[in-house]
Amino acid sequence: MDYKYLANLIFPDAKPISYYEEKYPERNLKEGAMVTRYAPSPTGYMHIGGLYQSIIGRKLAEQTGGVFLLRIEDTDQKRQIENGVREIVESVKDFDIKFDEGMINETEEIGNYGPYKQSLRKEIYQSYAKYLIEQGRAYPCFCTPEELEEMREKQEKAKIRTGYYGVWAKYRNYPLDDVIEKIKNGEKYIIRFKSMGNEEKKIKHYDVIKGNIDFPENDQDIIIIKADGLPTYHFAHAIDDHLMRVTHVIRSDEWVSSVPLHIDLFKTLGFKIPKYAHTAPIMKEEDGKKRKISKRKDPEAAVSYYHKEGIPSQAVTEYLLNIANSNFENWRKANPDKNISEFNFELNKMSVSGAIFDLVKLLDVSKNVISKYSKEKIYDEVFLWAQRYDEELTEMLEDKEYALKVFGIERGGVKPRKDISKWSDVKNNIYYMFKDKFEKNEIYEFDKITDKEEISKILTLYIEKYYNENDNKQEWFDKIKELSGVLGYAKEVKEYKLNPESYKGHVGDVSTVIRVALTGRKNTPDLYEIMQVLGKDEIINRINKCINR
RNA sequence: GGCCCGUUGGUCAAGCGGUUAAGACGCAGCCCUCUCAAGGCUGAGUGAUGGGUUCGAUUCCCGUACGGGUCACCA
Repeated sequence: MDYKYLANLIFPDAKPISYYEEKYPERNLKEGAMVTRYAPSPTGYMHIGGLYQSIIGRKLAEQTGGVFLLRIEDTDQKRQIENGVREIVESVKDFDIKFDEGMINETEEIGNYGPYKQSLRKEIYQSYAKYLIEQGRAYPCFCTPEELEEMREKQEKAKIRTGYYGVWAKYRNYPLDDVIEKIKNGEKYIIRFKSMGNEEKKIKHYDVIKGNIDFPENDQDIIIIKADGLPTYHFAHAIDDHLMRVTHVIRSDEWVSSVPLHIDLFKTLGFKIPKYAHTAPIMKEEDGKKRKISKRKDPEAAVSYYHKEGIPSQAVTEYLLNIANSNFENWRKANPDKNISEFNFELNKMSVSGAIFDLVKLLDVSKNVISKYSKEKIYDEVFLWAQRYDEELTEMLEDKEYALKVFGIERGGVKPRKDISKWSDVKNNIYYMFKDKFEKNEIYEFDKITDKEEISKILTLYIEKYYNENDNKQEWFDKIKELSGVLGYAKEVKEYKLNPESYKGHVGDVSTVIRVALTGRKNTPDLYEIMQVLGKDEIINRINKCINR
């Protein structure tokens, strides 16, 4: 009776590992090419942290001529949700992130290093587990969860390190014959890794983001194959990232503390250790304290939140990129029209500690992103958004030709308007440009000039003597000045400021009256452009409505 | 509690032994031949703390405090 016998008893059908080593050869990529991956569990809707990871992984693979793959980590059967893979695939697609390999929907995949879904790789893990058993570096453990719990309590009471290691590892050196006997008797067991590490010794590790970290060596005999035959995260990570020939493991920094274990595993299996990059999580501030942004408490943790709000994916991506590499902001400023793909992302420029998610800043990024869009693009995006979230807005946009005119106000030139930061702002911004919506309006937000007679006088005179739909902007404005002068208002604001006593007000006050009459509001984009879009009939209509109100 | 990691303005942060300690968002003020969004200018607001090392420390070392992560047949 030897290890080989035991290995065969446990995994009689497992292929030798050489089969897999040959099946998944080293990738033939150019020097420096990075193979990265996004490896989520399909347990719910996509999290902003996942998006963050995928943006980074995608960028790095892209700029080095490498490969970015999507691997589904579904080894925990209990936590699965229905359509979990689809949720991930589609969320990521919304952000324009493409995978070179991996799952493309619930059941299909692309690439030669699959399967890319862990539950489908069961026999691969078992082959490697068998190999470790043969080598005497893994063994079955018959402890029940209750037994383990008891052990932990004992350790805690005695104030010693908890876990399954050294003398506490009950089945580590259990007589082989007895082990075989137990198995033959049908006793339940799991497979544990036999660590040769020494907790007293330190290992030096270099993390691409965190820098040098020293840890004690791993000496825990962790579970590698669970009772259901599937691997634990740690084991799957070692096998998959090796076989998929991943060069850079980019993952959230909650994993740093498992690095010694992972190194132990890689070394024992004879695998080359990948580079690790542990990213700081995105945080949220609450009661003056930082905490990780959470799916349960924070709506903005869900990627879908940004779609509902109508924040363009590009804006979210740029904001996240900015958290990841803060020099992105300067790059964007210097290269306003370049595609993100031209930005050179660097892992080692990432911050070591987590940044608080700043929605206000995101909105500012978004505002700038949107300001660069053409009116056609804005129309398309807003329409798409409205169809999903706002019925009234959808109706307003039905006359595309008119809507394009509205979106064209102060847009397309060198100094585009920056008043939209999310699509959900749009309706309110353009509401008064639509005849039937405006007509429902009863409120005029007059400012300095509020006297009804004075208002009527200004409007009447304007419409009768000064308004001409064929005027260009300069002529149009000169006439308002003239009108102001005639009625006792200063033609220039500066002049008014010098001698406020000599005037009733200034041009600004007069044009505000016209603005309010035409839009109901005292703050709007350029009045001249608005009037161009509204057209003569509607202008006269609205002015009369205001006079006769 | 053990083990790891971190701490520059309200937020994101640059610099990495000698700087008037960048920049962005936010905030306040002013300017810009109509308001607003912008844009321009100006301003307020910063290296947790105590010790070292050094001619000099935000930058290097140690302690303290505070914050974060992790200690599952979850990932």
